[in-house]
Amino acid sequence: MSIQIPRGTQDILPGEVERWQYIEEKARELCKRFNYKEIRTPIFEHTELFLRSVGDTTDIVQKEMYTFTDRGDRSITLRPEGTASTVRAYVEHKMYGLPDQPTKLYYIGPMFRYERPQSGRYRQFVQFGIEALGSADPAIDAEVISLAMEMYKGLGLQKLKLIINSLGDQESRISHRTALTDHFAPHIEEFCSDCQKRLETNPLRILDCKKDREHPLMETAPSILDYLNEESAHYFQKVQRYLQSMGIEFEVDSRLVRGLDYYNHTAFEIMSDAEGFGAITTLMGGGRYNGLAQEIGGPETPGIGFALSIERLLLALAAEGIELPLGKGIDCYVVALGEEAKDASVTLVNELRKSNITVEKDYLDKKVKAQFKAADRLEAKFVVILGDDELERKVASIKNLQTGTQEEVALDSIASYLMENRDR
RNA sequence: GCGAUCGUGGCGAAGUGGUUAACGCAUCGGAUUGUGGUUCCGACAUUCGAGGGUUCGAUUCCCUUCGGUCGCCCCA
Repeated sequence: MSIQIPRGTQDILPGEVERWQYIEEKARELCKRFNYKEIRTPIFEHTELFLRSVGDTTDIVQKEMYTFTDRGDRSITLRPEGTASTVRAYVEHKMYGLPDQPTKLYYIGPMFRYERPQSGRYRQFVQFGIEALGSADPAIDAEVISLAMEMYKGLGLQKLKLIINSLGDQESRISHRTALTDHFAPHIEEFCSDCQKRLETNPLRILDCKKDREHPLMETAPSILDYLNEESAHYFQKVQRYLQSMGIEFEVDSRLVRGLDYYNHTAFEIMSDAEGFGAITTLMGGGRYNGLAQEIGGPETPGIGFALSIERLLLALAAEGIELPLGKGIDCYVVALGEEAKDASVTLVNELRKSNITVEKDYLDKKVKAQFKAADRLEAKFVVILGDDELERKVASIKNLQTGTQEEVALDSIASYLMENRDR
């Protein structure tokens, strides 16, 4: 039995990889327009980073991390998300001291979570995310959200739902938490075992429970929105107003609780509404994390960001039946007939490539017919035919595969002929 | 971690307790000694995910295992 790919990972082969390249390119263009700069951080970090940032009561930390001990006896974890590393780098390199603030960063790269794979969920998956550090202006919350929306809309997606919520600041969260505990505690034995634990660890997450969704106490549970102090409420108002002014539609859902501990104030999520999507419809998640930098040992720094998965983006595109405009086909295929022509084709192909023409030739000693078939399959615009009698006259026949017309061109002007005609 | 379902050539897929494992696509060769996308002919699985068991005999029955897919929990 040959060795197989590890569970939950995938090889992205030619034919599929073009879609990834296209999306990554779009993401980079978008970030350039919004003035976010790329940051590349390691794929593994000290485990401690995620314990401190993501939160040790979260599912990510409790059951999904790829953690191992290296030869130096250090506990290392393959990054399950990108924010922690980005903020770590921001603090470590004292980027808060850089002249241009806020610091606006983006990343594209693999993340790792040990889970059972299913549609839209992998053990290694690719996230594109942005982080804006150093500003507590609600306008930048709106900017981050708008960039996310623009990413999807720019690719042609339409069936999107943006959900936002506010988790409030420390003070608001504490009073809400107390209210939640008081609300659920008397009847907590009616809830699932997870929720019973959550009452102690993080009562907010009870609201997110899928099992106990129908419990009457869920309906009457205190909403965070009623516990926001004046400052938090005002902040959330401003975010909403900015979004409205940008023409971005959204829905406020006070039950939106993000899965990571570091969030506060604005939390948001984009889901796909498309028919036939799998069970997982969350395309992107993000939020504000004002205490995170400090948690990691840096100065108190406000921050906000999002992360989206390319895998799910591709699923959404498929669900909406969107074809990406990928450039296919090569400019030219050189068909050689006979030994001398074959030798000549080697140098010709080389010259054409130097002229920036995409060109292929046969390396399997195929018959002429098979060479033409190959040219056809590669969607070549032209076939350059080199035969012995052409060679003697220092010409080649060039056939346009779309029109089927053919003409003779002097050997030394093939490149210019192709360049002139390839875009028609 | 739990559950459902599947696993036959490069891909899609039929099939049976028993001497040659359909078919379609793709590929390669030929019809057409230097011209593609159409057509016709031909070639292409000592083998049915792996290991073990039952049996005179298993791809087909049983067990184990690995893997895919989908779902639960949770998330991107």
